[in-house]
Amino acid sequence: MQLSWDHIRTFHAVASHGSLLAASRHLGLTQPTVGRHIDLLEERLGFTLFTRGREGMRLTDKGSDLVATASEMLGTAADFERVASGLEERIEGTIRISANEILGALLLPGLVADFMAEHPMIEIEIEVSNEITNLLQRDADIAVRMFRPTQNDLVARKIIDVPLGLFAHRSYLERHPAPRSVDDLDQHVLLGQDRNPSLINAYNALGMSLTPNSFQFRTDSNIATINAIRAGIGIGPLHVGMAKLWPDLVQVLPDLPVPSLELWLACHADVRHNKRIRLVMDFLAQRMRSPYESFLR
Amino acid sequence: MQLSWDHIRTFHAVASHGSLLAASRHLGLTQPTVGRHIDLLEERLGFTLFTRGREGMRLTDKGSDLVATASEMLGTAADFERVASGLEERIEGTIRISANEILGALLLPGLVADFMAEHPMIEIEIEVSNEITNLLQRDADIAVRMFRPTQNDLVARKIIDVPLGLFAHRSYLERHPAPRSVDDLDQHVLLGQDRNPSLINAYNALGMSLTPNSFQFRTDSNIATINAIRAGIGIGPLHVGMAKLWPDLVQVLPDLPVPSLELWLACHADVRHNKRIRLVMDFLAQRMRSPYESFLR
DNA sequence: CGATAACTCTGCATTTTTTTATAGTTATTA
DNA sequence: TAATAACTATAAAAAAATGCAGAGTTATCG
Repeated sequence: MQLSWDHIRTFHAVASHGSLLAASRHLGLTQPTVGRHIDLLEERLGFTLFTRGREGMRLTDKGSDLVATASEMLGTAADFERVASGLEERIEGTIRISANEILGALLLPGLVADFMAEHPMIEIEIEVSNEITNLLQRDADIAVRMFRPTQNDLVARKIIDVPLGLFAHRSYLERHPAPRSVDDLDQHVLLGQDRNPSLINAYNALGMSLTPNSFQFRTDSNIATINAIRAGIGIGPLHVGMAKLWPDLVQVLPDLPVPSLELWLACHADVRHNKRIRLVMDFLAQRMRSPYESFLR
Repeated sequence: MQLSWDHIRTFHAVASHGSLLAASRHLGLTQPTVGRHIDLLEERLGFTLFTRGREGMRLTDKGSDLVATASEMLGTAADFERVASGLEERIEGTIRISANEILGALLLPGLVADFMAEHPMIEIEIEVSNEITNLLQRDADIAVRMFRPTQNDLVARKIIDVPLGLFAHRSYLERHPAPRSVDDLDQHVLLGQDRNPSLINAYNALGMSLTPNSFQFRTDSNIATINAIRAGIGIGPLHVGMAKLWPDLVQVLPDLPVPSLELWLACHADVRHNKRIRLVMDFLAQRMRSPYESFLR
């Protein structure tokens, strides 16, 4: 009997997740099923793919030799699904949007609510992640990104520039006199990032020389940063438009030339003619030109 | 629910065979199963892949757009199976050999019989076909060919040169005096090919100018040609070694510089370390150095 | 040391898929 | 025009894959 292509998919999932359980969650199957797929595959291939350790499944040498081609197969399968999705014309169905924490958790729910009222047949999934999700692998249909997408085969539209500024809560500034120049900043409590170096790089580009230890409060969560600012912990970066939502926030050094972020929407070229995706993209593109407007109503 | 990769394989089979029934035979499934695979795939994709005509399944436009990527997937799946097969070390199992009509139908059965006596755990399949089978798609594990294999990724060994000559049955030559030079040949009944132009090209390279109509008896079957010679119909080409099997056959114009054929064995590079394949290749390589010896015992 | 968490494995009930068998359609051929 | 061949479609029986629930193992953490 031929070996099942679906078992190859399972093999790849187990190899890349490192355990039957993790793979099963990813595949939407149960762990025994995944285990049996591997058993069957091994039986048909005639050799062992994994050693069943207690800390999961470890690839054998022969297993490792197969991962590369399995992974290629994953790629061509994704191609197939994308092309198929591009040919689809149904209005009903699901669209999966990937966005970073701020946009995905704060902004998109409101926009999506309006969209769903207009188009009740379309279901929306939002994947909130600061990782760059892979449109090629169809982890999402549409990506909202704060930088120009560079992957090949992507169709990207720039929506607007999002101006950034440094903000602090009024109560913080009552305790600490507002800085008058960049040089004053090192007298202040700066809200910083934990692992992600992008903010430090941005500060340093303004003429400061910071290290992670320069920050008294560190988090990689953008939402935690926002709430830290609102709680009066210190000074941190914020979208200027978003800061208007909270009248108690005051922009610090408003003339500082902080670089803007670009707001981009992207989808894969193969799916750009899919009606649902088009509809959602157009809606988002229009509404995101004034991203925080809906909160002000 | 995700769509099944196996359904994509079925889709490809139906698209390339043109009917559920033909595809089912090729896949080793039944026709209702194949039909249901297509139904499910269409349902999940949300559009129609085939129009069910009475003369089979005709691809819709959207279906056609998917054939290319499905076919790519077939390719990567074949890669996977080949790599896996190359990692295999079992002695038991099946080996599939592709060969042309003469070698596959006349010569190989005898050789294979000897091999199987030595290695009872290995099963042998012989695919007799004058088409060039695709080792890349794993239609066969080993190919025996009469010309240098050129496909990429193939490992080929040249076994010997097989000298060719023109032969006729004694009874034919009693009725028609043997030709003394190439020029005499057009007075004779030549056994020719029907569609395949290679023989005509070879004759013309010797200085003759023939067209398909120059032959009174035409067939693309090599075995039919042999039997036509043995039946005394006329003059035709034959492996010199094979002609010795039938003492009533006489070589005509023995000094004619007929080009030799080369005898090659090939397998895919991925699979060259597979023990079974190695075993069979080595055996064939050794025994084919004197290809017709076994018939003379 | 005990509790917990993250695994894999096994047996059984259930669901899904496949096969078997049959009917029905259309084109071809004698 | 009847017989045949090559299809697809459908329904019930058989087989296979799946999920569920629980057992057993090992590492980690307080």
